[in-house]
Amino acid sequence: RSGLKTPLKQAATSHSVLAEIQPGCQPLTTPPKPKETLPADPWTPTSNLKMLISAASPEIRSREQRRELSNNASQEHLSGDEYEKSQPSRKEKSLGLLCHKFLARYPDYPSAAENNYICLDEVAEELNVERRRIYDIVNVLESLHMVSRLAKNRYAWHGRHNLSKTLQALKKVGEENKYTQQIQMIKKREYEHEFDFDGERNEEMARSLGSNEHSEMSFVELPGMEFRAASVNSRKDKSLRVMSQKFVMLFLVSTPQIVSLEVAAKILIGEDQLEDLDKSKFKTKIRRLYDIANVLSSLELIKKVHVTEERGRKPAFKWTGPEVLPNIQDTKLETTSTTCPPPISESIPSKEQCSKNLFPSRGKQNFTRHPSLIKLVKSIENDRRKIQSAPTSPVKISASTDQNLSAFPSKMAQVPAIAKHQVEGQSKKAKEMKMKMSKSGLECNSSSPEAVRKPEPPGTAAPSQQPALSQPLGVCPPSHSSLSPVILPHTQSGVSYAIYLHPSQAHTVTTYSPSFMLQPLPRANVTGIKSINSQGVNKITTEEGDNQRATDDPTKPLTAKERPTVKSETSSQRCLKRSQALQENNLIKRYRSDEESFDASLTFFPSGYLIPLTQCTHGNKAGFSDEEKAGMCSLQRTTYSSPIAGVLPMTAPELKAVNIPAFHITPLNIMLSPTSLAAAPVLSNSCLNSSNTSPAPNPSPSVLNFTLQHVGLIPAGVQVPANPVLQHLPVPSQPENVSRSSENTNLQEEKVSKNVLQLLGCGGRSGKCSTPCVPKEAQVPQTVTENFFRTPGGPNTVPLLSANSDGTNRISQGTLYIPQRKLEVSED
DNA sequence: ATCTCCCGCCATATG
DNA sequence: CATATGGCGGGAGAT
Repeated sequence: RSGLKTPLKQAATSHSVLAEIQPGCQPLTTPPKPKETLPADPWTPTSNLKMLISAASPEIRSREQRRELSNNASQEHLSGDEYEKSQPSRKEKSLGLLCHKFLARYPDYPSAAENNYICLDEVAEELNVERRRIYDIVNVLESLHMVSRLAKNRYAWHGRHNLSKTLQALKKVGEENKYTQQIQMIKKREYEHEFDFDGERNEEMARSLGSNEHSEMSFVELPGMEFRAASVNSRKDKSLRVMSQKFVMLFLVSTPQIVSLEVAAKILIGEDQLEDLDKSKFKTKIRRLYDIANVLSSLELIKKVHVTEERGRKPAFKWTGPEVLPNIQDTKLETTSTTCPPPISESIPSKEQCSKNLFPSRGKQNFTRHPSLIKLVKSIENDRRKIQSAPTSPVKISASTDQNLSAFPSKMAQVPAIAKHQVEGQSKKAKEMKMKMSKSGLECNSSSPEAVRKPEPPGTAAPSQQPALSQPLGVCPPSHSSLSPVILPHTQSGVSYAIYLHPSQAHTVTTYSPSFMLQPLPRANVTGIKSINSQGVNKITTEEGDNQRATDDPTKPLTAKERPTVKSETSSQRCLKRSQALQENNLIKRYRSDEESFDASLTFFPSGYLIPLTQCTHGNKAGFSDEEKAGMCSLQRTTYSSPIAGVLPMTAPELKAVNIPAFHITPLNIMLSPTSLAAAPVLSNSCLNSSNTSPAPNPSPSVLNFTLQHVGLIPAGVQVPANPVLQHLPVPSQPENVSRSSENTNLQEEKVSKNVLQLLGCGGRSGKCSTPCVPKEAQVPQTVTENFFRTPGGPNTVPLLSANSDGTNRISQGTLYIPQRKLEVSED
């Protein structure tokens, strides 16, 4: 871009702004249209409320407005005004405000009858803004299916009728894309940087980012509203729209539904092109996110908050929209129908759907596509485009589609056909297989994250059958899936794994790691994994850092670093017992995907020993059932402790009961010592395959694997054999509270902090687990705990198992740490 | 200085 | 070809 811009602008509209809120929205234009029509209320009480609310948060705004008004008045008096042309301060021109005005024109729930058409020209004129701005708003609304384009300058207003479905769909897709894990990874990465051990972390980062395999999905459509005008379709997926959807997904899959811009930007960037951490790109992404956030804020779906971490305070947004239901129906639907959409879920236009279905390509069931392919394609496209010339226009493929498991058809439009096909094919196959298998019984797969998930009965044929889990990636061969008979929700699962670090390194590590992540370590020495609880945020008593020793939990103070060697074993051991079952589980999987090409992924996965941590979450708040706890290990803290983890072998019903809402894995670092390799128990390749022949005596392993895989800790294909040796200890972590938030009424600040645990020691101790996740609605505080395991045998060290890219496995010993971190969320 | 994010150039898509 | 869309990033207002 050469500098072309001319700074002209200026006064122009001068005051229009005034109109703003109160005056009703559309003062200016002559032909006032009756638009608002009935239900709507341009200025009805509702709208006022909206305004108020919105205004409230940004008090500033309102204040300013007032000021403005007065100013204006004065201005007028003054008559001159040239002074300030710019009365309308920048704020008044904000997209958020504009969006409010826009929204005020239409009813939230328009009746079918009405003609809710939107004419961009008119709107722009009435609101007195450039068209460009209207596009910004409309594009976001489109992403939520609140409007749909009819034709050239025309859009249809749907209001919030489709909102819940859309959110469900988005949540699902988000889960499929493992956004939760991606978030964790990013956070972890950040964390690492902080104290990082020297080096070249950048590269690593880049890699890791890039490696996300997840693909990127294109615009998510709802069944009913696919495309209206032929013309409309074409540009369907482009960034703002898609970005908006992804952004929303992040909220929907995050446990504390708070997403920082930084994280969001990284994820969104990462998806597209690998790396390119480019700063400018990042900045641009942030800009766009602000635009989107402003619109979403106007819709009252999110609100701005700040998260304070060690590093400082960062802008973030908190979801304030409706809680998205897991939607059972959906799940069912998925498995079942392919043809026409089930009557149920769709309230909307079935007709269209059907029609669509008519030519269901059948193909992709989900959005799965091979991520790598997609990425490649995209990046290529981008490059091309950027470079100059001809933009290739991607072909869109029509087909596909629909049949997705999920009720809504999604299509990936942009990907070049070829890629798409390939992808589809791959994924499809895989999926089909899975599906078939899964059909038998698991419904668990999809979405329902929270309480709902059901595991498969372990005993059953499970092994192979995994439902298509969320893993959308075509990549994973079914086989791997088989591993986990149990279904884990990727989304929030709470299992934790621990990784041990080598003592030496431990120091460094202390701090906290946000959710789990893997570090790709260049060096192999130690390994550590840690898991933390799912919620992203926890509050911890401890303080930051590094020194904390006792900080941890009340229950058990661990000194972490310091004493790696010892530690209370007792408890741990107990745990072990229970955990024994678990032990079996550890598996590592190797990634096998087609994609090997992506080493990155490989690189990612560091090898490590994985230990399942406990996790338990209770549906209800923090509390776990005592019973469980009791049963498990008695840890000190009752509350959090129930380590189910070891216990994983729960049956489906149990799971449900338990609620494993959140699983998080937080691996810390893993380092392996080469030497250790020998010792390692080996994983045989055989494992890779559907290793679990056994019916899953213990689900736990499978669960573990599954989880790990999903999380990305381990490559698919690799399993971790249960190691008898291992023990894990539940360590209690501190509970934290999450916000319970009341949203509207008062703002509260929520703080969350995480604590870190440090563990070392040998004997087994383990952590605890915990975190119940609570649905927002519940408003219960949540607690999180962290766990870690130790091996019994060695004093500080634990054997690690790792799979390397080469496929070798190694084991090393190390100690585990759990860092703590603290987070606060404050509202403005 | 940093956080927000408006503005509008200009590449693209659509008709 | 004229427009309609909308990516993008400079740079300025708000803090």
